[in-house]
Amino acid sequence: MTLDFRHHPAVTLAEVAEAAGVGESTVSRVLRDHGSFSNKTRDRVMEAVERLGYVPNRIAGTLASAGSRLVAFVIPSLSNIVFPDVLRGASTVLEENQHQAVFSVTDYDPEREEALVAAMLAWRPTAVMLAGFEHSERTLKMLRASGCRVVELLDLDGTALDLAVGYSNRAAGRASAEFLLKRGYRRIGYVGHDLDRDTRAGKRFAGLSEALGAAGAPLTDREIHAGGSSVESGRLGLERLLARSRDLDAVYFSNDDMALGGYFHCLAHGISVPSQLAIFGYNGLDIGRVTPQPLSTIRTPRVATGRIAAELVVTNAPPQVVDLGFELVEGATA
Amino acid sequence: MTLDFRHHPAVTLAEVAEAAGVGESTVSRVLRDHGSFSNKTRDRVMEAVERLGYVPNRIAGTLASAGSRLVAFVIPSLSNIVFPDVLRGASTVLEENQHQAVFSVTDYDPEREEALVAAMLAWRPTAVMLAGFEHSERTLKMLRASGCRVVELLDLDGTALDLAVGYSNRAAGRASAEFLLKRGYRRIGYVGHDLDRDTRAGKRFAGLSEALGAAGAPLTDREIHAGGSSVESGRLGLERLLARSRDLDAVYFSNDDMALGGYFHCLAHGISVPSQLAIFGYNGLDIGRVTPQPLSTIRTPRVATGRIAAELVVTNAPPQVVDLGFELVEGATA
DNA sequence: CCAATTTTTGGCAGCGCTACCATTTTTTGT
DNA sequence: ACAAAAAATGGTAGCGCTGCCAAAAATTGG
Repeated sequence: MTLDFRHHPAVTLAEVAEAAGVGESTVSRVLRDHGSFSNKTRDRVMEAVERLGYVPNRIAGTLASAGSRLVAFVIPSLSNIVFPDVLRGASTVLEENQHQAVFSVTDYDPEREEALVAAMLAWRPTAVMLAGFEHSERTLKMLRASGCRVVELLDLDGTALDLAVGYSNRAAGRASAEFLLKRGYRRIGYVGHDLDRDTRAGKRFAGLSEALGAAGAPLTDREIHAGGSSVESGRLGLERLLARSRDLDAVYFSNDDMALGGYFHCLAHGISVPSQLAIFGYNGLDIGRVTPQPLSTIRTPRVATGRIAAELVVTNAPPQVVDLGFELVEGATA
Repeated sequence: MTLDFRHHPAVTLAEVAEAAGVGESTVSRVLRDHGSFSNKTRDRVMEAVERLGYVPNRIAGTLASAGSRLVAFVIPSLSNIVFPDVLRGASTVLEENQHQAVFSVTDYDPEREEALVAAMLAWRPTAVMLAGFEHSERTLKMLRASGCRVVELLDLDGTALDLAVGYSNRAAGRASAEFLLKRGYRRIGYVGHDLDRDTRAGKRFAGLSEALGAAGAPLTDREIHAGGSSVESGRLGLERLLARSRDLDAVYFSNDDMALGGYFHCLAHGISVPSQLAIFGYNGLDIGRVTPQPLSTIRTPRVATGRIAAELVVTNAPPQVVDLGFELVEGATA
């Protein structure tokens, strides 16, 4: 019960050429506006294209020439707003430059990443965009052998294969620690999600712990939620953490979602923020600017990351690492 | 300054055949596990594949056979969480079935939609997924002529081209109105974003107004933000609305983002919810369950929409409309 | 007006693969 | 051991397009 019976096989360039009474290469030249042809010919061709409803077949076009103009994104998640933001930044640039975005989601699993990179490479993309620097040996080997551009996103703490665009998570962790210390907090806790899978969150945690340790105020306690990040696990995580360590004066969350959960817990339980407990997040989501007290956090250039990455790819820029930095937002919760 | 000098042109199937000492068709059969071949041959082929680092070229494969196994998403936005959610639901199913997702973003602009659909069709996708039923004449014509499956998502109020998966926005608007009326609210306001562009939000608004009108408690006032939806414009919108109409007892927001903004405005200004002002949203975001008072809203099956849509496509189901319904969440804000 | 350009045009190989068919090899049954 | 059936394998014609080259048509200059 397919619908195929409704349809003629798609119109081909040869049929357009026939209908317009010109050669195939002429049609091809007109459609790509490449090479020379008379106005009269162009009109005839365009008329036939219009009349037959011709849509060029890029599969064939790509095979015959070079460059698929496909950009593959292999991202860990779509729940974490970071990645839709990156896609958003990239997609504008890609569309302006007649590229298409293909994506798949690894769910933070390196094995899936490997399989998905292989599947993506089968499309001979112009570039593959990945999150971070941690990839399996085989993934790296495939990417190197593929000949397509590779962009590693959202991280700077590691060695880039080709292009990298992002900011240092480790430095962000340190900056957060220094801010909290400067404000006088000394008993600092951590509420986060799965650190091993989300290696960037892991690096922030490392930066935080390191800076706190160096200042003689090591992390007091931590509560780690096994799954992904969410507002709910932030709230729950804080509740559990406080049940164990009542005398914390600040909590660093693995990101703003988690931090908002923590903030809501405080609102609901009459814990005064920041006087009783300070809250600090990461990402600088818009929502954090509109909460009754603006969230103290680090704003990351997620959309810009996608945009710059796409720009480097479409301009075929030489290998380089672009540090987009981050901005500490003082907010009112810490 | 490209990197091309690093690379041999990619390994081809012919080279693998040569290296394994078998024919091309044999390699093809082994790799696709289709047709028959001896174990010895399979091992020889796989060894050569491994050794040469061969990655099949799907561009060529698709051209030679049929079915790109590409599914194109032409979505209005990535900022509105609805669409990442749909993509998330679909991508799991697609990956399990060896399909790839391609997407582009229209920014709610029908002309861009038209151009992007054309660009997508050039890849001869298995299916094109679109938001809603409102498309330009030319878009519809192209889709009909393309011969690929078309899935219209997240709406039910209109005529489907082929497949449709979603829920009735109009009914959701009505249900919200009925709930608010049942709770005794009579002076109801609306805060929303651009209704003309987001036609689904427009249909919810229509359903709401209609039901309120029918019950003899027509909408009291409304405040429309010209751009997209956001927490911030929700907050601002409510502030403006209240400045004009002080005696509202409930406000319906075009979605949960907007509603959260409104809720935060109330929290920040000591407006007691719901006794002084009730707040009602749409979408049923997770965050709304964790706010100090759970948000009253309508939970929509966004991820399921993506999942079901993908399932219909990979199983090549006959044309049909799937109503996934929605669920009214009473919450504590209305 | 004619030769020397320049512009416009068409033919066709080939991109890397799969589908189809023919052929060879192996297995089976008697 | 031999014919018949089954399994395994290879050759090759496209899929629809682009790139290259040669040919034809239009333009230019003296």
